[in-house]
Order: sequence, then C-alpha cells, then structure tokens
Amino acid sequence: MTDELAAPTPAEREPVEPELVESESGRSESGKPQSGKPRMRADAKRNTEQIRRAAIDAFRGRGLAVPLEDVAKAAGVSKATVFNRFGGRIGLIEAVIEELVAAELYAIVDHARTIANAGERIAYYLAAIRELQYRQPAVNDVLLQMYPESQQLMAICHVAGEFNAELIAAGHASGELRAEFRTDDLEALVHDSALALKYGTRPPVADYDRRTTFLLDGIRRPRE
Amino acid sequence: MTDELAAPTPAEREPVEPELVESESGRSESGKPQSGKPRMRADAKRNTEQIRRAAIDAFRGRGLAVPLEDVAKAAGVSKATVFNRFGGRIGLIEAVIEELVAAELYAIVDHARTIANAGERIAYYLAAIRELQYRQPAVNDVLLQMYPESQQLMAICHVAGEFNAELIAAGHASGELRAEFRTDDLEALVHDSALALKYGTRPPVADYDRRTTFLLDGIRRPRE
DNA sequence: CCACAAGTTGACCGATGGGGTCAGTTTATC
DNA sequence: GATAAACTGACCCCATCGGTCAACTTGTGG
Repeated sequence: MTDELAAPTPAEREPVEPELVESESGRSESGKPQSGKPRMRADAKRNTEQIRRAAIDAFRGRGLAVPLEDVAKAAGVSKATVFNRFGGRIGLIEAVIEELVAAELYAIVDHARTIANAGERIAYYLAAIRELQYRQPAVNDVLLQMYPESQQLMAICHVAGEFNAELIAAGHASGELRAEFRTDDLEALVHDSALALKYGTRPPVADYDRRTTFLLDGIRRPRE
Repeated sequence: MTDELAAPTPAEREPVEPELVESESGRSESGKPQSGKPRMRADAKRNTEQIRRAAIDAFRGRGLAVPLEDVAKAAGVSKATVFNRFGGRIGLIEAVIEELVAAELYAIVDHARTIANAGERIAYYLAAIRELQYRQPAVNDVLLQMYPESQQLMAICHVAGEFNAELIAAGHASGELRAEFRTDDLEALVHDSALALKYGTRPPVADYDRRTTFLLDGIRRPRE
C-alpha cells in the first residue's frame, strides 16, 4: 500500500491525479496480486518514507506552510527529491494529512458522537477541537482551507462542517444551546480561533483554556 | 500647525525625528511668531494635503498596509513625492492616525467613562470597539501594533490598554464581571477579533453583532 | 561485472509585491 | 530670468521560496 500512496515518479508526474485514482481503484479491487516486482528502487522507497516522516514532524510543529527546503533537509535529501517523489507541497500534504490531522480530528468527532447529552457533547467537542487547534498548527491550516487544491484536506473540512451542523441541531433539539446560536456561528468561532492562533501569539495554555470556558458559557441557553 | 506636521522636505529628511521634536518644542513655546514667510511652496503644500487625504481614504477602506503606490495615484502624484513629503509609510501614518483612528477610539473610551454602571460600561465598550473594528480596518492594524515604529500608533494602543484595565477593575468591583475574566482576557478578545477581521472574511454585520452578544454573555458573572 | 535506466542533486531561475532611490525635468518664487 | 524647490519615470533591491535541469550517482537485472 505504501508503494501506491507514494508520490509518482518523475516520469509519471504529469498525470498525478489519474495515477492516484488508478492506484486507488487497483487497491479497492480485491484480487490484485501484490507479489509483483517492486516498482520503486530501494533508495527511492527509503527516501520517500524519510521525506514523509520529516514532513509529518515539520508540519506538526509549524503547520503546513513549512518551507519544503526545511522538510528536505530534515529528511536528508535535496529539495528536488521532494518534488520528484511527491510533486510538491500538495502531494506531500496528501501523503501525510490522514496521519497528521484526520486521525485525531475524526477521533474527536467519533468520541463526541458517543456522548448522549447534547450540551455535554457540544462542550466536549468545542474544548477538544480548540485544544487540538492549540497544539497542532496543521489543524488550523486545514480548517482554514489554506490549500484547497488538496482533496484530502478539503474532505476533512467537509466532515468537520457536517459535524458542526449535527451538533447545533442536537443542541437546539435538547434546548441546551441558545436558540440564536447557529451552525455558522460555531464555524466562525472555530475559524476565528484558527486565525488567531495562526497569525497571532499563542497564549499560555491556562489562559487559552479559560477563554474556552467563556466561549462555552456564552453559547449556552440561559437558565430561567 | 499643518505645516509643522507635514513631512520634512528632502533636505531635512535625515534628521526626521529631531526636526519633528524641534517643531513640537517650537509650537509648545508661546510667543513664536507665525507671521514669517511660508516654508513650503504652494504646490508642495497642496500636494501634501492631497496625499494626506488620499491616505485617509485608502487606509479607511483597506487598512494601513495599502501600497503607497495606490495612495500616490489617488493623490495624483508620484510615489516618490509621498516619500519626499512624508518620508514613507510611517511618516504618512503619523500624519493621519489621529484623524483616522484616535478620534473615534478615544470618543468611545470617553463615552464609556460617562456610563455609571460598570456592567453597562463594559457592554457598551465591547460592542462599540468591535463595531469600530468591523468598520475600520485601520483600527485593527493599530490594535495589532502592525507598525510599532509609529509613535502615535503605539500611544493609541497604550491608551486603549489602560482603559481595558480600568474596565476590568470596575467590572470586578461591581461584581458584574465574572471573577476569572481578566484584563489580558479582554485584550485577547479584542486582539483575536482584529486578527479574524484582518486575515479572515468579514462576516455579514448581523452575524458579527450576534457574536458580540455571545461574547458578552460569556464574560458576565452568572446570576445565582 | 557491466549496461542502463532510475533516481538524486547543486546551482540556478523566476515570481512576488512593494519599499526606496536618483538623474533629469518641471515649477514656483523672488 | 535665475534658481532652488519640488516632482517624476524608470529602475533597483529585497527576501523568500517554489520550481527546474543538466550532470552525476546509484540500484538493479542480465
């Protein structure tokens, strides 16, 4: 599977999308023999994985806009090799975004869905998503759709967006969420956090968490 | 007075600060004759005012980062003339920031101070400052201290910062503000708004105002 | 071991957006 | 009319980073 997910070789670079689609189809169809000879040299395979790991580390600490030169250096290869193996930044993002962002984000969504009480579900989700945003700059790049050419990035946003709507509906149905607080308000709230973290100074964690509390209290339905 | 506040002429450009200081001192000391011959040609004087007005318009719609080329074009002069008359962006900001930002911001502060009830004062101030931020991109550049070399800009921030502390103290003394909400929380709140407006998409005004309400409700002391 | 294609790379190019400069020209003033 | 103030079109520079390519290196199969 790693072979198919690796960036196309230089010869295949132009039809990047068709190649990936083709690989996906091939993987989806059972019965395809995996015993064929490897399509990538050992050094290329090794480099690809090193670049992938270096990208995950770099993106994790500094977000998706890290200079590719830095990723290459951390992987011990030249920048041109990053282009050769992954086609560029988008290809690199596509290769790591599942492990880097989607896994954790979807885990939060999945866990939230197990919480029966709507008010608690919203409180859990908002706190968890904000904590993830605080800790993971790449998450903010995703939520802000900084690289819309990345299909996987956009798919993650789509999932998060749908869950926002789900949360709001449940909160209103249960009466625990103030009536005027809408899906786009929740989206703006998360989006503004992303912008503040991306372009501002990250505050001490205690301050940040305290402010999550204020936000939550501002969207609860007042008790009569 | 406009003459003294105009940018130095090319010959005086290097000692920009001393010249301004000197002009300030001269103005402060009474008795200096104002009947002397003008120190600027009529065209220079006219251009300086045109640039000033063009800058106010441009900064008002798009913030302090507007390309100087755009300001020059709107003023009907060359970019070099902007440099000649104002020394550059900082000089231009210094020439307009009082009228552009300080006047309105200080009016909000002054009016807030007339409100006796602390809770209402905070509500008024937060709504008014957020409304100003929404309407005036330049205000966000000021609050974000985008140009720290501008003394007047930094002075405005200082005033706003002191008023934040005043507000918080009054809110706590009256018991209408939740105890954990601190000065730096208020500053972060305003700051985050500035970042969201500067780097994000400006939402419809109704949505924005609604969100001001949520913020306010999140910082009020809960009623027992 | 050799041939050869895959794979890598150091050096370089180009884009971007706008700040800033200057020699030549124009204009206001005395 | 002389002259200094003022203006300007053309150009330079910057800093960063995405992207390319001819030359070189390396892995693989026969």
